[in-house]
Amino acid sequence: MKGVRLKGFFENFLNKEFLFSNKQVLQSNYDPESIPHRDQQIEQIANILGSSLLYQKPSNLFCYGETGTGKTLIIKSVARDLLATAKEKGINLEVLYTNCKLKNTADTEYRVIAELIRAMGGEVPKTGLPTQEVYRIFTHFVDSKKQLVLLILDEIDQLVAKTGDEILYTLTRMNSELKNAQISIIGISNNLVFTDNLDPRVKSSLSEEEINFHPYNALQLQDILNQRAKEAFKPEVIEMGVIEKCAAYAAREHGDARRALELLRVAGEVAERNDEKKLMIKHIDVAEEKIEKDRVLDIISTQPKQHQAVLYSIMKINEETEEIKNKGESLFTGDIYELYKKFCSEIRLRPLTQRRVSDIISELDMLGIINGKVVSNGRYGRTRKIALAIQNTTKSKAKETLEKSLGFSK
DNA sequence: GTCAATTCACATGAAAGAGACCACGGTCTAGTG
DNA sequence: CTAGACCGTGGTCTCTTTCATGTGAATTGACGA
Repeated sequence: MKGVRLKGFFENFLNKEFLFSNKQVLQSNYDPESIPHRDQQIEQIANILGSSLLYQKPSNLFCYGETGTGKTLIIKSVARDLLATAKEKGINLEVLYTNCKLKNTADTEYRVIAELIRAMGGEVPKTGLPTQEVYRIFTHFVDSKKQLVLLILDEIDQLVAKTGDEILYTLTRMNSELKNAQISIIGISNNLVFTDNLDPRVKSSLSEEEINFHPYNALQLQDILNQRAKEAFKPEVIEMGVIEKCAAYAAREHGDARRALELLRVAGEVAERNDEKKLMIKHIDVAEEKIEKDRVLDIISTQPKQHQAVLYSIMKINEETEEIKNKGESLFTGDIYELYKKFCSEIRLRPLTQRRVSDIISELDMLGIINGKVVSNGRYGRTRKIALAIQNTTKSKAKETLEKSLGFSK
């Protein structure tokens, strides 16, 4: 029985007329041939880094701009071209790329350096060595021959927020200790004001050159989407207005091209799954909802137990206040903590202190699951006002996920 | 009525502890020739 | 004699607690008109 059904399913799957010709093109790690509307930045970067072809240390470079404005893509692509040219000319150039946001890989001082060493082909234990020792190994590697090293630190703001700016200080200062080699640092940050709370010495040396990546506007997004869609989809499957709508959506979200491409891809998948012959505007709406839902559910299910318990308390209280239809009533840290403690005893979870729960709440806020705002109620204290930022369609599913993961028997 | 002081209910910071992970060097043990 | 097992020490890292300090406006109460 089952086998027959499955077989039919797969046959169906194969006979289906696919909308995509090459879905990869819409994936975020895809590297396009050309990058529209970024000529100026590319030229600037190429100019700055070009000096490495003369064996001169390029200035440290600092790129900033919102997510999805092409920072990483451009830096990587310029670096690759540079590397190719350097190889032709027989110049020792090493490009090391690290994304400082990757959990458990490069989000601390030790790990970033360890990661860089690995990128150069070294071996470092994940933990156990003193950080100084790792630095020593790193310098040894870098200084082993005459070369220029380009250090690309992506999402550098995340790193500094977590671990402070010592690593940058050490790295920028390292050149004076190197005999053979020279290193240049390329920092990439989403945060525009990130440099403000940096040690002034670090700040000045890190941003010898700065490049701003302004967001794409709707028209530019359309260009990008069109360019990619031409490769990704079969001809004539996209209805009029689809690209425009995708672009408009993303433009609203500070011109995030990654967002726009994802939207287009998911919309395509939705259409395909529905056996549609064409990608229509309505699919975009579905896709947007789906993306949001997946995002939220993904975040929720990967949170630690304690975070889930806190979130569950918030959802519960939110439900109750909504039932009473008392819109003036909002959620405050204290109430949540009380309920949270109650749940903890119910599911045999060791309750954390209010201090910690307060932090967890702000972490959830950062993730965009809830909206928190610190308000002062005068005589009645100062607290965080919290609202759930999950769409109603996702709520029940989210609650279900939480209950399952927390082990509520009901 | 006006003004500064008070007060609440947490927010926010800093430091330090617990416990997991790990490297390294030294010591012990059992197996080998 | 040697490879491997087994410590103890010292390191990183995450999550957490403890202690301390900060904070914005409603409230209070003294003051003067």
